[in-house]
Amino acid sequence: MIPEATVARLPVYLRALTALADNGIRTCSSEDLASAAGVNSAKLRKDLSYLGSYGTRGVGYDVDYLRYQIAREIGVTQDWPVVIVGIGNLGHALANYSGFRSRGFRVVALLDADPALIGQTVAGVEVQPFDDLEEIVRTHDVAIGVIATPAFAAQDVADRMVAMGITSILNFAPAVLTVPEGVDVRKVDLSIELQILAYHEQRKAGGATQGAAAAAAATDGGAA
Amino acid sequence: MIPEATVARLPVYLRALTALADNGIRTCSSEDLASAAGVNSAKLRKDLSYLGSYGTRGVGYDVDYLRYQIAREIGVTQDWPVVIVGIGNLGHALANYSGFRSRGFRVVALLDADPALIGQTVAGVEVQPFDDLEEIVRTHDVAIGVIATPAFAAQDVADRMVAMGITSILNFAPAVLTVPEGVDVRKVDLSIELQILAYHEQRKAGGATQGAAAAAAATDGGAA
DNA sequence: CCAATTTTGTTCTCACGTTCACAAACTCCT
DNA sequence: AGGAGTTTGTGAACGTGAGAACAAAATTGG
Repeated sequence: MIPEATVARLPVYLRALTALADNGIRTCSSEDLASAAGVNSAKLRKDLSYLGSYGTRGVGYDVDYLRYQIAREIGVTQDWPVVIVGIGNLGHALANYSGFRSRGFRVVALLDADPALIGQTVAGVEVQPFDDLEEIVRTHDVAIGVIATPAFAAQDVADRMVAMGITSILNFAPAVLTVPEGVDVRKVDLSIELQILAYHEQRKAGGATQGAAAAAAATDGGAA
Repeated sequence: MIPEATVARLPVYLRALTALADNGIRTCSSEDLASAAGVNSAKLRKDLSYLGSYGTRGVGYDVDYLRYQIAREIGVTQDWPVVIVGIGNLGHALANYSGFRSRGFRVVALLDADPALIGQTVAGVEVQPFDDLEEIVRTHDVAIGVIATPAFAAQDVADRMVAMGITSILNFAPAVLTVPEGVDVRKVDLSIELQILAYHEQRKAGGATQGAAAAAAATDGGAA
């Protein structure tokens, strides 16, 4: 119903509205909110129009009211239990990330296959063996899983998650996951993001085949 | 020239080709590569066609040759020096991430504003004060900066980076950055990704307003 | 050497997303 | 009360991206 591109922006609007509310602002125009969210106002208004008519013409939007409506639409008015698998450097960082809890997500378990990690406490949660996944998913009715393992383990973890009933996966491992129909996967890939930047950087730097290093090397003349 | 959507997929193809090469495969069809990369073959062929005609009809693609061509197009045949600012949990994880170095990115400096962190060694690199940014950017000719600070510091860091000549920024802070024309920013936002999953999860769970928690609460009847 | 087969590269069509532009609706001031 | 000024919500135009379908070019077997 709501276009995917719009869904991806709603959390941005939500965050911008929270920032406005923290500054004591109670009403804002689409122009205000758009600039806080880093989009143009036409797109913002169109996005919001998919949710309903929550603004007032000639006035703007009530910050708290709109914030609640977006939160409800996204589904972050309730708490979502989340399991993190793979407690390496990244898993540690994710477990400690305060942005999860403050936005309706509760880390109910940290799992790892490495026996050396089991029993350690990270961000106030004890690391459990991966085999506890089934019990945890059943007990807490977990629908969302986070994969922060090395690439070689990611597909196995995903398969087990799906078998246990998890239907949404956030994947940080640099691997392509195959999952059945009905399971959503979102991928966050750090090195891919850098590579995209590198591509544009290379084009800025001078067109041909030169990166920063090559550009420096080019100063010693063309004919070697 | 090359569509943005295609640019975003080239690193995926590159990784899939590397995986094929590691398995000793020297030639592959568009079908093979597409399934390894998780896209359909028509899209893959169209993407590759923007780079040139590097395949052979009736045969397929030479894995090593295509890999080199994509790497050259992206610009990862050379090393890109990278600065990471903000050495908290996430900064630690990024500094230790092996996927950077193996893909043409070299972390030349770790910076933080917290005096308590200065001098510590993370992933073999000493943490330096943020004020060293200018010298580092000049010395190493850094074009790409990574921001892993808290949200409130992100815009300041970005401004300083831009002033020092950095033209590509990868931002992990949950904040909207404003930068001048000509500077590229890519955003990675963990909680937004989860919120997008939550939206779809909510729709799967039963349509109306119920998340996992609400679904459980709903069992105690509608009229309170 | 020629026909059959395979697989790429490309064209065409359709769907999606973005932006512009404007009518509808509300407030404020006289 | 009524007009001037704001600001939303939306219809229409435009641009980009995805997918199907097919022609061109290579290999293979006789």
